[in-house]
Amino acid sequence: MEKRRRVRFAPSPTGPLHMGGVRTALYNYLYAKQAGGDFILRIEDTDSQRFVPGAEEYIIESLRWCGIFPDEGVDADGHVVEVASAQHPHAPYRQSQRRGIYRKYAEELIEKGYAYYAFDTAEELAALRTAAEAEKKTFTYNWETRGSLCNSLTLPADEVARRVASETGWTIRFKIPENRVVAMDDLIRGHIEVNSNTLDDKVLWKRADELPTYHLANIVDDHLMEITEVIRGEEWLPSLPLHYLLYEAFGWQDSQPRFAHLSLLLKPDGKGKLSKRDGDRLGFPVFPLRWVNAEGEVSRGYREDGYYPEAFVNMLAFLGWNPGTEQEIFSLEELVKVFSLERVVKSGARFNPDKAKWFNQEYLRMRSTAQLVADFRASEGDRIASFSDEYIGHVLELMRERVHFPTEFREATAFFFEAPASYDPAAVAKFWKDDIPTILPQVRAFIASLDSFTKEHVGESVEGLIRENAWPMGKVMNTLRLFLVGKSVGPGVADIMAILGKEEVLRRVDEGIGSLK
RNA sequence: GGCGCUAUCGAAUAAGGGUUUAGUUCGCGGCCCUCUCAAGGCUGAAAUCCGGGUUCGAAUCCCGGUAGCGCUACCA
Repeated sequence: MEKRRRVRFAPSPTGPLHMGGVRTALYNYLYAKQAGGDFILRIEDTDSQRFVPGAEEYIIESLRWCGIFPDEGVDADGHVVEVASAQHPHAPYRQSQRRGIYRKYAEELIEKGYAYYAFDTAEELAALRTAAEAEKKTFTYNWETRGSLCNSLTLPADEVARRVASETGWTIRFKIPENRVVAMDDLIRGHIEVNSNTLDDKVLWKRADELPTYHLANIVDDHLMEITEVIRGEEWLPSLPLHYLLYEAFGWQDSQPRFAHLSLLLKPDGKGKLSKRDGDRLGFPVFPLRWVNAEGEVSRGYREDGYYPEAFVNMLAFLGWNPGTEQEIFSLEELVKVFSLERVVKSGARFNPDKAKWFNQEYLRMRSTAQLVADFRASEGDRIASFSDEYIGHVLELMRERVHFPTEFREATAFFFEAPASYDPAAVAKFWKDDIPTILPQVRAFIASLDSFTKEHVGESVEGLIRENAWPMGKVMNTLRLFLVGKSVGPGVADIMAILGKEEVLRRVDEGIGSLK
């Protein structure tokens, strides 16, 4: 029987989750759901220095907003899982709560000769690096240098025992084998080979906070949690040989997960990866949700900017992947059906804010009128409470083609809920001249005489009147719009009049004529 | 500097040796519609990084160069 697929998204709570991180989570989720497998959320908080309060909650809330719910992990089934149970056999899913697990694995590696204790202080290593730099070289802790450094490979056994017993002042480093070609396979990039001599003896156990580094914790947890595919960002590709070597050292090659490294999200312009600064500079969010850091600095979020989560997810899915067909609009459920790692693009994807807006507009168009009305009522509250669903529905239907975000409705539809308090001076200057002041009262009287007030009837009648009298169509219509809306842009005059109703139209026209006289 | 990854219109991408006059979407330009703004319809400009090789034939395979990106921490 085919093994159950299990993937994980393993972010560090060092700040708000970047949209690139959401994409990684999404691809993991899509892969798992398509295979009928499990999507696990694990928190990699082994860096106590960089821990940011609230970041974990932010990650969870972001994924929930996107409709991505883990099967296992700190947020399984919509609630936080703290301890292991039959349903969550691998809990806890926060590495800081798993600290007791890792030490014995590090020691196992030492016993088998795959790792060693290193006693060099941070100052000593820093000095070595500066010295190497002076000679335009880079100091590397590796096969070449470890024999002349302060570690359990060079110190006598009793001295090593004494130092280790002190419980501090040592790290554990992986002993990279000499001159070995590490052959790896990546689901997206294919076969990769690296000579082990270019690798360095990475720290597996940190003295600083008595915790494993990413490399150790990651391999141990992926093994223990029976992860079958590791889908992560490209920044991890350089450490893939180390991870292969670690699986080998533990003797876990047979159950080793397959790897897929995703390319990075790039800036819309210029060079480099997408950062918070680009969003501030170019005016788009790089985070799913609004975030306020400890200094009170605010980062905008897709949610608060008016994006529908479905549109955000759809847009993200297409940044570095495509279905191979011309369909671009996919629900999360549809994405689950068609997603494939083989169609993930190898090169970096430049983020395009315009395309993101387009996706949102498409979802705005697909939304039912009833949903639009409900959303609008929820965001506007008392201001529009006295208007009927039918009225609001007509208003939103008329405006939905003119906006990209539901958040734009408030301003765009304001005149339907309140008569204009002033008129755009430029429009007044442009239209309120020549014969218009004498024509408008006649138009007003004609409107007052209409018995039916449907869009078609009002439109045809008023246009007919203007044509019969050979009045300037544009000027008369725009002046009417000016009185109705307050400015000379907006939907068709007939549409506006039909929704506003005869009484309100006459009131606004009278007000306009009166105030400009 | 070292190691690795990547390279098609402005952007996202399609084309998996011949079906290619390199397609689609966003954006940009024009025209139509029109009372303005949108929307819509039609339409235009716009790309295989460079150089070698393999082959009857290369965007596609190989090599080199270049460029971009990533990594090079007791960060993840």
